[in-house]
Amino acid sequence: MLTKLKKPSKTACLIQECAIKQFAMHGYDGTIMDELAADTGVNKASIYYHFGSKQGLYDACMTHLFSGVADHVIASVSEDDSVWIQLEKFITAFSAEIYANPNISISLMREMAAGGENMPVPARQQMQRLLFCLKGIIETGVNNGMFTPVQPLTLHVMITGGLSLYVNSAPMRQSIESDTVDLSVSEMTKEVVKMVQNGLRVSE
Amino acid sequence: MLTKLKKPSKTACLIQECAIKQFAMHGYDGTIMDELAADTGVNKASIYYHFGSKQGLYDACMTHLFSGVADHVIASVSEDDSVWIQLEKFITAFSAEIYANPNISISLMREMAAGGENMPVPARQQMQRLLFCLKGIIETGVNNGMFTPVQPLTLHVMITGGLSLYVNSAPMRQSIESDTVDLSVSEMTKEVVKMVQNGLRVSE
Amino acid sequence: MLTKLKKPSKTACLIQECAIKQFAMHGYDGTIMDELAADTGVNKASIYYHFGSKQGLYDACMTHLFSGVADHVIASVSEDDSVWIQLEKFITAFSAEIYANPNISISLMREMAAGGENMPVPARQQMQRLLFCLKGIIETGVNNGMFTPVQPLTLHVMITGGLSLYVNSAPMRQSIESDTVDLSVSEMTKEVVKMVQNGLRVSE
Amino acid sequence: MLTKLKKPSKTACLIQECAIKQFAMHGYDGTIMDELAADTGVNKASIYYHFGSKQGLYDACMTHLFSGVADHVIASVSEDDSVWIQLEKFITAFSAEIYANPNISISLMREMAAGGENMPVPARQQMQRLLFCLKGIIETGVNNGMFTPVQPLTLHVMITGGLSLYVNSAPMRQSIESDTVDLSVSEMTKEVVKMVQNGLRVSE
DNA sequence: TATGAATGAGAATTCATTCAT
DNA sequence: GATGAATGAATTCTCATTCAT
Repeated sequence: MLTKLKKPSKTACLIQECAIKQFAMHGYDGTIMDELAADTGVNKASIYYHFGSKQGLYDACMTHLFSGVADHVIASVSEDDSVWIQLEKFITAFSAEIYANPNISISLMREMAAGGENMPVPARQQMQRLLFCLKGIIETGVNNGMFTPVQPLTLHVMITGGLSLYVNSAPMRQSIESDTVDLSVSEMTKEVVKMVQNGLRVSE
Repeated sequence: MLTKLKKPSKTACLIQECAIKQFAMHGYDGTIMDELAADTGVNKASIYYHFGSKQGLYDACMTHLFSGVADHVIASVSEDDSVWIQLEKFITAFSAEIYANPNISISLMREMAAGGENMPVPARQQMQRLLFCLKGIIETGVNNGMFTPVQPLTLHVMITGGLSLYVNSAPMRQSIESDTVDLSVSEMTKEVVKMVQNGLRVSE
Repeated sequence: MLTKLKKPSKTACLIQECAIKQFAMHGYDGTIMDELAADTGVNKASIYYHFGSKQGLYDACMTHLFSGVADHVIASVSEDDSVWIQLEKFITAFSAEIYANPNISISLMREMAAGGENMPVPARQQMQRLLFCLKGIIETGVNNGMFTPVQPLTLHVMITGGLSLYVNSAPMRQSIESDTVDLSVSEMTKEVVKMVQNGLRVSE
Repeated sequence: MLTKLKKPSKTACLIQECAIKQFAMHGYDGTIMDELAADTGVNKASIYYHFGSKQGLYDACMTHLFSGVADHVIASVSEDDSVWIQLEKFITAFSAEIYANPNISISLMREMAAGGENMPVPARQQMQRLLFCLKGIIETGVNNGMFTPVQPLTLHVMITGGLSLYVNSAPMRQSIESDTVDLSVSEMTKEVVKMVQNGLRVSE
């Protein structure tokens, strides 16, 4: 019944890997255990053996997904850097994460759209870690007089959501407007960095 | 079998209205026809009589939803205004739309997350209209030397997606951080307007 | 509720005509009132107005179909002819009927397969008229010493069923064995006549 | 999703057995999966687990049914016998099959009436085997100068269809004419054998 | 007569979950 | 740990029939 917290077996890893893709592709309701089993190449009952239930599997997937992002982004932000650099690194690291694994941004957006309907608490806590990191940067910058005061939440949503949107909307945009050349992710990231830094500049 | 294109009957309207809510709340897969029928107060077979299938109903809902937004936003942008004002009106009108009807932003984000998996072509075309409107504003501004050149798509995604995210993430944010006062939508809108205008300012 | 026995209106005729085809093509259970209405080009409720129910419509169709056959076959058999000729005319006339309107043989076979599950009494009576006609021929022939005694039923089933089978099985046979040239119906009829007459010959 | 081709499990056999009866009794459209499940005593979902769909189940049933007939009839025809005996054995064996299992003849007639609308290809191939067997007998007989040339198809349809008709039409005939004594199947078979042999006799 | 709009009672199919082996 | 075989509870969709106009 409970999600195992022990070192996950090879099979469990395989299942989780596939499940992450399926949940990103079809959402929680749209993901079908039979298809997942077939896709993974394991018996359906094995999934239940390892994860207890569909929700248990989803929890494990989301927590795994978001703890990875939080770990990497937070690790990339060094307190020795200036707040401007910290901000840039935060954005760049997050961007790199979702670019390397689009399942993250897709799942993030799904959960945001669903109001976190299926979001497990541990996964939510990982997002919170990210937010606190950004909050720290902002507060330091504001206290130093380098940033104009701004809601950390506003920025957080604009950065994580905005970049996620950009990555996810690529297929849709291409089907809407094929003549316009799309920005590369690194260009997009730079634009976001620039925009955020502009927004934080103290106007005098 | 075919979705009616005639003037929709009273019952059809009622069904569509409820369905828009349900689809926004639970997504395509999470919406249950029985519940929808019960919620609407009509017989389940009536839904099929009017819309043919679940997908047919979804198509009608999304098209209705997005054509409303496109109509209102485009109508609010007057060619007599300066490009700065046009931009502000575009953002404000879109913001007003999704604030008045959060189903729009939720559905928009769901579809963006799903890569348009269930998105019907006519609904997609409505989004295209919005994009073209913004594109026109940008191009005019750039040609006048008032805007720094920028990808219309970047802006479009940041505005529509960013605002949608902000509106939709409210419940999630509140569960993460209850001590921080949330921005009102009008404040958020102003911030977005400011940020976008800053981003478009010709530097030096 | 009751099948109208008055002169059928133009619409009623149109419906019946289409229904006969549909019932032959898909059987009673396989025929769908919506499709029939669409096929006929009338409103579904009209069918109910004219025929009361699906079963009522089926009854009307079958009775119409089989009374036509019985009328024509019986009319073609003249008491002035020899029993050999009467037999030939019986077979030829029946053959001509089902060749001109394959719906007859198809419906006949369906009902025989279904054990008359949906067969209305009036339609059954029409088949009885045919049987009595054949019975008369046989009895006369036997009494005259021209026919060897034989069960009328055996012959009846072999003639009506056999010819129906031949006509109906054409598409199936062609998909099984495309290289063999199929007999024309008139040839088939002649073979049946010959076979039946051989079978009735008094052996000495 | 795919019909299993492995050795069928006990449950699968049970389902198939019941389904064969139901399909014969009510036809494809008239057979209801709920009733079948109740009749078999298994869960409805089990039927789908084993056969994928109603059509899949039907395919399996028809193929099983007709391969049995073809096997037995073909096995009964020995090349050592004279063509007259071969012919008699063919007819007698087929007759014995459909007498022992009336579902065969009912299903055969239903499919002939429906023009093979639901008939799966493998089942059709079994009928083809029977036809080829008869064809071989005829050709040998004709080549030996013992049979008058005749279309194998004509005979095939008259024998299989004729006997099926006779067996199936019993209930109908009895309701039409209760006073006439019905032929026993063995008598009917003999009559058919005699008739066919008469028809094939070389007239000089 | 004719028709668009219902609707109740199904009927096919799906799916998360369990269980014996 | 792994798997084939269940199964109950949905869930989508269908269809004969009715009814107000």
